[in-house]
Amino acid sequence: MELSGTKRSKQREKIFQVLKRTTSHPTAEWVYERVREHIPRISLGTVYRNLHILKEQGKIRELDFGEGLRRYDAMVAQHYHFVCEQCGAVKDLDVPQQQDLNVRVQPAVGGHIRTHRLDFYGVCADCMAKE
Amino acid sequence: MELSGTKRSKQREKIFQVLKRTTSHPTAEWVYERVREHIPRISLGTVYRNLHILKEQGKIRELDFGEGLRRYDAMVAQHYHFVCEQCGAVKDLDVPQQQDLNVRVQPAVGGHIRTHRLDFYGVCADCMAKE
DNA sequence: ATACATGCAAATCATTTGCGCAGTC
DNA sequence: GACTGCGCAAATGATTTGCATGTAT
Repeated sequence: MELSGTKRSKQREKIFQVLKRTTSHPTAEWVYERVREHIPRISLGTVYRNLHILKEQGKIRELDFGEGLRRYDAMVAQHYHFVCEQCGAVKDLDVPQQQDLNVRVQPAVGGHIRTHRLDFYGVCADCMAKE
Repeated sequence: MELSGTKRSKQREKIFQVLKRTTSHPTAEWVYERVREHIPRISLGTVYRNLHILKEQGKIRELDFGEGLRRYDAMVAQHYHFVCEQCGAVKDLDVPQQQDLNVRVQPAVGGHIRTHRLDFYGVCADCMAKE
């Protein structure tokens, strides 16, 4: 099922496929390089355009860890992230959603809380092993 | 007490002062406009340079909510944020730190968790009232 | 006197966009 | 055929940087 006003294209499909097959939370540039192996004439602009469309369709998620660039994630289910401050790796956390946080914080906000975002920062196991 | 290798400048002091006197999590541009009222010839580059220095000194915090620009906050103590998805306002939350989260998530990471970041998204009280 | 900081302008970097042609429905 | 998507290149917007000069210590 496509959104009305949206046609399929092999570029968009490949981009989505690349994203689904990695757990590395890649940047647009990384996706571009990967897709280029299959569609050599694809442009970076097309990658950006399609990442935007896929996001609007709710098929992927856009992440921003304040590094000055965006990362993309085909894992759409709500989950938390761990960011290694040493190597920059981003890992999905298999930790249950703390929905009670929304409830607990509600009184301090006054408005309506729809969702929350929770990221952990530290040093990953690999980097700790290297020391 | 200044960091070694750092001299004082009225530009940096004013920038810090402006930041301390607001709770609006402003952008560099906003700080620039504000400081310009007192130091008309200051340049945006100087604002960026000093925001970076102040951040390094731990006197301010840099925030990124994925809007494609950065915000700054002179409130350095760890606290959570609420972002209104309607008007873009960012509010500090007076909610106790959930340090147990780090402990609870630790096993899922393997490495070391130093800190976490928790942002809530929804509609603020003001925007709800407007409807 | 010796750094460090500034203003200015040019450079950078990620991302977006206008355009004429191509692909999908 | 009408509309959406593409590749390309140019534009944008936030942030950074090189340089000659000014200022603090």
